Amino acid sequence: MTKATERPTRLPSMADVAKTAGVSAQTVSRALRDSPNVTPETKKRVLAAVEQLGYRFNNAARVLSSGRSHTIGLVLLQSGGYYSRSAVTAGVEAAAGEAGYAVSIATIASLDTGLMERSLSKLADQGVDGIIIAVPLISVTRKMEDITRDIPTVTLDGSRTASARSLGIDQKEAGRLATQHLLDLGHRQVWHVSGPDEWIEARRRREGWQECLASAGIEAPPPLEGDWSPDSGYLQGQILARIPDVTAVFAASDEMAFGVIRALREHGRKVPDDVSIVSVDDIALAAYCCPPLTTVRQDFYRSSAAAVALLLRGDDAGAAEVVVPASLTVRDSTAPPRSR
Amino acid sequence: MTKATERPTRLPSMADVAKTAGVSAQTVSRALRDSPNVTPETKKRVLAAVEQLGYRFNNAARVLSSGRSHTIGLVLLQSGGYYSRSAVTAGVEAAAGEAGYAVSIATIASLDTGLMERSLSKLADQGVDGIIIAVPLISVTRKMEDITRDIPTVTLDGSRTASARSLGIDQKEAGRLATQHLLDLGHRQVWHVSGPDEWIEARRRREGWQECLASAGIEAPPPLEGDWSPDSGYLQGQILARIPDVTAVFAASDEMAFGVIRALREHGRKVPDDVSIVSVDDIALAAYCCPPLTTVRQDFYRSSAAAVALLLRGDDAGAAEVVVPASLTVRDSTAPPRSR
DNA sequence: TGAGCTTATGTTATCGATGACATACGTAAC
DNA sequence: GTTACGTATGTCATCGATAACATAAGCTCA
Repeated sequence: MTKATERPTRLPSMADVAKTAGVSAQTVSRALRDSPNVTPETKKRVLAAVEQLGYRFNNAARVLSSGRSHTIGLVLLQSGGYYSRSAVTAGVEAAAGEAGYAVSIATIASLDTGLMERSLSKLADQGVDGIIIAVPLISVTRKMEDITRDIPTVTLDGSRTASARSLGIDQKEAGRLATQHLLDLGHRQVWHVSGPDEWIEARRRREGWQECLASAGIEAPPPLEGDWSPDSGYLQGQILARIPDVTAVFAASDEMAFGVIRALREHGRKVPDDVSIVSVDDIALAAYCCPPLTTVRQDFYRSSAAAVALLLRGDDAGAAEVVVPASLTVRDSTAPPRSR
Repeated sequence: MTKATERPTRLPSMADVAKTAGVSAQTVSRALRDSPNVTPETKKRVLAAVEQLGYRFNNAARVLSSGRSHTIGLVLLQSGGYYSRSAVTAGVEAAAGEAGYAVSIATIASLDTGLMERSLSKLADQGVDGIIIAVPLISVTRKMEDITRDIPTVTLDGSRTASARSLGIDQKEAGRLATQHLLDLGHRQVWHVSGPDEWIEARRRREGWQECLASAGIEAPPPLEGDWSPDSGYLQGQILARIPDVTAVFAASDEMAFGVIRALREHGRKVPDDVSIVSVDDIALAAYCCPPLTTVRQDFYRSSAAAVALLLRGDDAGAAEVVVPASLTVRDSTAPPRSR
């Protein structure tokens, strides 16, 4: 058992394969990359030699000479809903793998500009061919611009830089869908527990909520800000529970909704009898909340895969913005307001 | 905006920096790696040149010449609890980053030997210096042995190969803790909703449960098998709800516990009044279940970080097995059995 | 003062695959 | 029967950093 820090013993190289197969190294290279002009017979001999020697190509050498690493970097936030993080990782990895790309991740501990710069540098140093940023960029520094100019980048939550393209789920629509559902049920006012203001997603959902209320001629109440966690939902729920005329709440994430519901119940307000609640995400547990959550589903897996496609396709459409729709799943946490 | 698939334009190399700083490339290399014998003055000049040219070292070249990629591969399962996946990713990435290593992930869609082989190959091709396998190895093929012999490997859930070391949370202890807690409350029998049998973690938890019951002189009832999802918990809960003398259930994951509880409630069995339930994980939502879950906490983040340390430290202790303890968090889903 | 050592820096070969170009052979066309 | 071209393969330089070795100072101590 060797340790990961010591230099490995020498493995067979392409030259070794070439010698065994009785051809030149270049022919081996061509045969292995399915280059057109290689006799099937030669190719067979090469593959046999590869098999015999247990040859495995050297990625570093390939990268060095070809200039492409076939790796894309993914920037994630360590905190924040673990559901989305997990789905995004899976989606990116699947789509990238499909296209023959590997994924290298860089997690940042908090939404800090310095940390963000450092993880982008780290990915750039690794020589990734492209970057997917799945966290909001609070502010885009010169260094960040430099990197995203050199390396194709797609942002996954609506952040914008001069050179990155961006793609995301239509969060404003998500906010609108949730709010409209409550209004349709007959509620006259909808309160909102939002995500942290640094998150563009949170801002967009809030905008959707505001606009929806506005177009119904309702003045939006002040939003209550959480941090995506159930604990923060619980905290804000304790405030909402004390406001008698709250009959409908739009929570920006399922996890916060769990917290809000607990707080309401502890204050004797029943969901959905006294208060209706809609949230966003449709995590696996949403159906097992008490009551099961009405929520706006987000297909992170799909939007992440789409981000990879956008990155690799690389339309020269400049900083195009692509949007993936969201859809409402109605369960039992919403109902018409109690008739007065 | 370039696309990720085309060859990037030439960036400044070490030679360029050397010329600008008026030293040799080797000196630049030494200066950047904090080699001892470099004058502070020279180092300053080099760093200035680096800054001026916007130099960024070429990872591929470094890997090619040094033989080490400073990257570790992480194998994850796409399905399965997203909580653990997320925590493991974060833990591995943080610990690896700390040590100057990058993390490349390989997700497999299902527990299939072929897929497993392919993702190990993929990581090996990428030239990772070490591998962390966070999914159970159903069966270890020759090819898998070959790779784990060449590349230092740590398994994170108790799977064993001839050459990999392994590390994990003490799952048997987790099962025992959960079961003992229920017995201590006065329950005379504890039922079990287990994870899928292919998962070693699931097996260990079940063993802990069985042994705990056995040492209390109780014969274990047949375990009910779920797949970690809340839906599967719900399904098994519907069975448990129909068995009148069930008063205590040990669910192998929080998510399944959510499902079990819903099923029980739908059949009029109250938790914890009629049935107590303990599970494992302590996810963020555990405290917001109805009722809040008593659960065995697993510190995936910590154990993952420990796995990285083990990998990089590389004791020659052969296939050592290291274990991280689990701990019980008591909330409201457990109570003494209703006196009869 | 000069042998012997240490410290800072330069030189050269090397890692392994690949792109660009060169060559050898065959075949079709005039 | 020669020109022209296509196909299969080989040769060589190259990517950029580093290890190993070489050299040039500076310093110590007999």
